[in-house]
Amino acid sequence: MARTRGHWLLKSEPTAYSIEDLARDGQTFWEGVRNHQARNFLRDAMRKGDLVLFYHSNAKPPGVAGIAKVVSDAYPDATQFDPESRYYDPRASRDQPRWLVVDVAFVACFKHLVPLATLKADAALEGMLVTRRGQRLSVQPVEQRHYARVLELAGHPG
DNA sequence: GCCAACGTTGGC
DNA sequence: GCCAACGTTGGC
Repeated sequence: MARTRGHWLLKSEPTAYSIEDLARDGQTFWEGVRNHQARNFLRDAMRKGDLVLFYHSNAKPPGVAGIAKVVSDAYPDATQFDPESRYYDPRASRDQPRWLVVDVAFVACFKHLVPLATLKADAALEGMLVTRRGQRLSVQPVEQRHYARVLELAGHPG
């Protein structure tokens, strides 16, 4: 049986990189993940073709801004080797990289952002990780039914 | 600006 | 291995 397409939520501060930036670029490296749990999701569970809710964190208001798609498997994050990068990790080496990226492509920008407050208030989204207090993980798995519901709330077709 | 919730670091 | 101190994330 073929693997079911996965669904994810990726957080980005829009002042650093927004859905509009992704729309302009078409595709980007999802660099700078420096949390082991998030890294393990990239490595072990994320697959080419998976769909992504693009979440604007530290925004006013925070919320889901659009949709992206995973277009590569995980591979070493080049910024870990670059002393000039804010993501530099002196413990990483080319032989033994510690951090990974995936390539992510633009799919759609919601007409209106779906605010976190709306997600929290929606009974159908109960249990969705991002609605949980203190949930800081920047790469989160999303249940298919939650993904579909967020698109519904965004008034986004199919 | 405040602070909860973690994750990391480093002394022991 | 324990744990206190510290730093970061990120909502409010």
